[in-house]
Amino acid sequence: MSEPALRERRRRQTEREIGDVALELFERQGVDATTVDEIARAAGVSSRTFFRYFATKEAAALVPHVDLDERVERMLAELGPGRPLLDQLEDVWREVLTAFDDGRSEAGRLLLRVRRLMLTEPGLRQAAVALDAERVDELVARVARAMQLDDDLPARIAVEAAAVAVRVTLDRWADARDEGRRVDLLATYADACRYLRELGGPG
Amino acid sequence: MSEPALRERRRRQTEREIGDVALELFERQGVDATTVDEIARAAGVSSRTFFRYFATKEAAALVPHVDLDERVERMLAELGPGRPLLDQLEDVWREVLTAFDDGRSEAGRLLLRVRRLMLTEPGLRQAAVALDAERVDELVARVARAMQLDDDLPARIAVEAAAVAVRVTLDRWADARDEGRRVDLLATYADACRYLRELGGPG
DNA sequence: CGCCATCGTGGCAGTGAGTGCCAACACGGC
DNA sequence: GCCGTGTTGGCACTCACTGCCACGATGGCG
Repeated sequence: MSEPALRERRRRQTEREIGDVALELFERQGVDATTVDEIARAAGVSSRTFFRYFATKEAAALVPHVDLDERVERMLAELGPGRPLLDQLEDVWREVLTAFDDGRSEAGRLLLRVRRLMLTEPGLRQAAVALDAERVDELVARVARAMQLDDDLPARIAVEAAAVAVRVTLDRWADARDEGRRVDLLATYADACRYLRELGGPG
Repeated sequence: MSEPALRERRRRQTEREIGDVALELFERQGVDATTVDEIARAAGVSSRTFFRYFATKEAAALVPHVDLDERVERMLAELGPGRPLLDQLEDVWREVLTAFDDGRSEAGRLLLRVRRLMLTEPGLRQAAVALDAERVDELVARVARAMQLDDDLPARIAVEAAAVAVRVTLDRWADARDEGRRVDLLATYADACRYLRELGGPG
């Protein structure tokens, strides 16, 4: 320990600042037309420092997305072997999505901005997909460890399936709001989960 | 018409050549340690020409993967509304995977090399994931058009789910063969599909 | 308060991916 | 033979990203 909270707080603050500025600039002029130097300057740091906070240009705009994932990860602390894995994952996601729905929270508003940007920015979407894949891998490893599975195939399928439901839901959400339509995030998520479970039956 | 077959044939040949060389070099020295200039030179073209064939360095090594996808796409010509979508997708994939299994074909051997490389090369995996996402989007659009769906949510879920099963299967395959173990590609795929359909029940 | 270890930051130089532009050349039709 | 089209290579350029080093701020400690 002896980790001075000041440093940590400043670090988080700088990270937020860079992330906010990046998102703003990406929205205004597009990802390709925005240089790292521009973002860094607007955030009051050097471009060299930018890369100490984010590995890539796109990663800076994904801070709200990381927040979402971390929230889920924290809530998944109590993963029990009692109930089906998919049920537990969906419960957590349902709760988290509730908190992020529409303008209910600042985090939700930020997430919506990112997801809308992703609709027109392939590079950003790719970065988000890569991030998602990492999270899935981590989660699978964690589940396999916690449940002491000798074969992680079913766990991987379940986690990936849950991720698909969430991704599809968020895309719908962003797409609808992009056209001015209003959708119920949770209702859409419920639909996605239902279709997922109905795969065994009809099509 | 009037498309001189010679040009086309040459183009394909050059593409193969670059792809082969790229895969070879990536295997030998790693993706990061290999420059585009190196690949281009080894393939007998300029680096400027390289980028007329492939948008990124990683894309060059994914030629075998594109072959796989194109094969699937061709076989999906006869998509009918009669049977559940997932069933039809799985049928096609089962057939294609059979053709690519182990050393049964040159295409299969190449695919295995790529998938093994992906295990240790994050950049390559990311590129493959991005490619996969594009294919999924195309396929969803095609299905929605063919079946005249007003809501593509169930179709998207089905296509994404099918993609998950394949991806997981290929990863297992590469991972096992990487450790010298031998796995039955089709049996693994059958397992994955089964777990997918059992999501509604247990976990 | 002042000394010292540690860490974050900026500047700088360098690599290499990816792009626009133009001239040279090969093809295929006439 | 000539000409329109498509392909290639070279050049110059931008910019993402990295290693290195010196400087300044922070926080512990006497």
